[in-house]
Parts: sequence; C-alpha cells; structure tokens
Amino acid sequence: MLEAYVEVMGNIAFGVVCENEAVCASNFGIDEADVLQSFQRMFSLGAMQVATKPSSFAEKAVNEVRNVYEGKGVSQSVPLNLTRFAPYTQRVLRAVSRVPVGYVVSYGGVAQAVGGGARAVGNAMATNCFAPLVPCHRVVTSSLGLGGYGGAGNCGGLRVKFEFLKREKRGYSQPKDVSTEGGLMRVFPVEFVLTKLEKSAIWKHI
DNA sequence: TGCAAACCATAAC
DNA sequence: GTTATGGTTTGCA
Repeated sequence: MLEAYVEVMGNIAFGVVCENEAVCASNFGIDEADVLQSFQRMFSLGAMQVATKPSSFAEKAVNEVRNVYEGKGVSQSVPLNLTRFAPYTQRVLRAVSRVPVGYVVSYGGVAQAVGGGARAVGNAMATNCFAPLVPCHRVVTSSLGLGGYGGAGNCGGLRVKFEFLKREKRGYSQPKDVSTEGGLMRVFPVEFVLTKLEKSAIWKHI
C-alpha cells in the first residue's frame, strides 16, 4: 500500500508518496487538495492511502521536498523508486538529479550524456513525478531560454520554474562538467539563464 | 529573428 | 506495427 502524506506550510503544500522506504512520487501545490489531486492522477485511488500520521520516512522525504523548494539543495538522502518508468526515462531522471544547485543543463546536454535526443529528454521531464526532488526546473533550452515546466502535477508554469532558479542563485560564473552514468554532462551557472531572461524582458509576461 | 524540417522515446490505438 | 505527440535543436532565409 502506497503512503501519501502532505504537509502544509503557510500558503504552500508539499507532498510525497512512499512505499517501502522509497519515494514513488513527490509534488508541491497551493494546498493539500491540490497536491493529492496530482497524486491521484498518477496512482489508482485504491492503491494509495492518505496518512494523517506520517511514517518517519515520509516525514523525512517531505522535509527534503521543502528543502529543495526553498533552494537549499538536494541532500540526495532519500531513495527514489523509479521502476514504474521506462528504462530510458530512468536514465534521464538519474542524470538530471545530478545537476547541482546553482547550475542548469540543457535538454541537449542531458541527451548527450544519457544518449537519445533532446526531444526525448523533454518527454521524460514532462512525465517526471518527482518534482522538485528530481530538479527538472534546472533543465533549460540550449539557447538559455526556460523551455517548459509542469507536466505531471498541478504545480506547473514557467513562472514557478523561474522563481526556482532565482532561489538557487549561488554566484557561480563558470560552466563545469558533472559525471553521470552515461558520461560527462556540461552544466552552466543559473545566472546565465537569469541574466539573459531579464535582458530580454520576456519574463515579465510569464 | 522567425520558420521549417529533422529528431527520438513513449503512449495510445 | 503505426501514428501522434511533445518541456528541442539546428540550419537557413
């Protein structure tokens, strides 16, 4: 039986779905109903039980979701259960979760590391059930545009993605390579994206 | 800039 | 099998 748990902090709600000490899904939204609704689109109603009193693991997982949301980074201490995804999608998600706070990667950059094409990577992001644990908000277009955001859950929108990136500013100025199971992956300081967006002034309309 | 064609893994049929 | 569908990319006018 899957355990769903949602914690509301002020005007934002964080939620996880857990099973056997692993996270099967995570999300955030405007309130508890919002988050639960997104979970119900991923799992059948009968397979999931909403916990009023969370297991210690669920509590820890929700904490992690909140940390990432607040821009504090990923400790990568909670295991993810990716088995309900296609093998290629799993590779993409694992590669993306290696992008450090303060950096972004392009769809094509991920594709280069895990194989396949940029478009396929975008598809994998769109089905990502682990927002923001798998930081799909750090994946942008090769021209340093935002790309898209908000596939599986209710929490979508480029505005949200933009806010994420602003919180994750760390003042880096040089690109670097991170290693993935497929090979090296080039990541860029999030500032590259932000300065370009602010210059183009398009972000004001998001 | 803007547009069109190539790209690639999935899900649905 | 085949088709439709994207959170893209690249080249060319």
